[in-house]
Amino acid sequence: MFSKACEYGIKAAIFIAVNSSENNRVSPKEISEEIDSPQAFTAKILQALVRNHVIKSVRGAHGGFEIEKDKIATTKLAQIVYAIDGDGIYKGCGLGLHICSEEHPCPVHDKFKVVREELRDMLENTTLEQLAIDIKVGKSFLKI
Amino acid sequence: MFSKACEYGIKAAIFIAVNSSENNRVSPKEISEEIDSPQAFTAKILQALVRNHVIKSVRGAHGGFEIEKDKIATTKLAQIVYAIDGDGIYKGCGLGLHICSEEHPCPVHDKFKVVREELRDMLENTTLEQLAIDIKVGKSFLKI
DNA sequence: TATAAATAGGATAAATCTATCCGAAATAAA
DNA sequence: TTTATTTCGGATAGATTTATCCTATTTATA
Repeated sequence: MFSKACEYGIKAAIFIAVNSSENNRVSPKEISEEIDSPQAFTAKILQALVRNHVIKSVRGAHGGFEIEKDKIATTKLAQIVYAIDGDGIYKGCGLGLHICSEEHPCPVHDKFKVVREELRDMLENTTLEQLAIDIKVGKSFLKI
Repeated sequence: MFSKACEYGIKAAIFIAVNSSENNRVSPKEISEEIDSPQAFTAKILQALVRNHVIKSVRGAHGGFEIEKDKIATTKLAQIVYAIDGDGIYKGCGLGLHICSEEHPCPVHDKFKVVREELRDMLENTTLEQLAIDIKVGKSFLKI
């Protein structure tokens, strides 16, 4: 469904959110250990999230990654996915037609629409805060 | 969502179904022209569908690909997807955790479940026949 | 039986995604 | 101002997916 990069990006963002809510900056090393991902590759993905203003980076000694506290509650999963995988998961035809619309639908157009709306809804209505809270209280997990 | 191979496989199967319902065998060349896909690559995918008994091939002169008529109504989209992409689209964790269950859920486990169930339902309840009919009457399209 | 027409399948190439490495740039603190 | 720490970014390697090519095998029919 999502690319590996996107999976890492989502998990990293959640981990950063958990830590930022406790005023704690984290490094790519910590992140990749906690989410069980390759460090250098994860660092690239973090850079994409920084460029897209999902997270903030602080260079130099005592630097690291963080999310501004008030952003944790307003950042949607959709923004993370978009920053890494683009919007192909919503838009674009399920069977790869260049044009796929109500007037010129692919064979699964209507049936697919339902699934995609469901996915879009989910991504646009899930905040980092919700996900971070579950991690904090041990209700969900970032690895294994 | 689906791999390119799976997109081609689905469209090819629909095209074969349309033709088989009119007692017409088709070649990889015709197929790839009608669904706008690379011919040799499409041929490989057809072989996978043959191995998985989704379609039938007839070798030699006057050969080609076909689907037994009574199979058109009973073949589900799910069988095609499974033959090409496997079952990763249902099973497996949305964030790539090795273990992701009710007891040890990833952060999006519950939310993702809904989307995946919707997708699984769709694939398991959509038959080749339904899709082929829409193509026949010009209600949906296999290319552009 | 020879020939032409098809699918089957192996080898290989091209493109994309995943992953690693290393030096440059920035920053805090000694 | 120097040093240690840390992100940034380019180069490159490895793996997987997508795509092509060529030959073998099968089969109808002349």
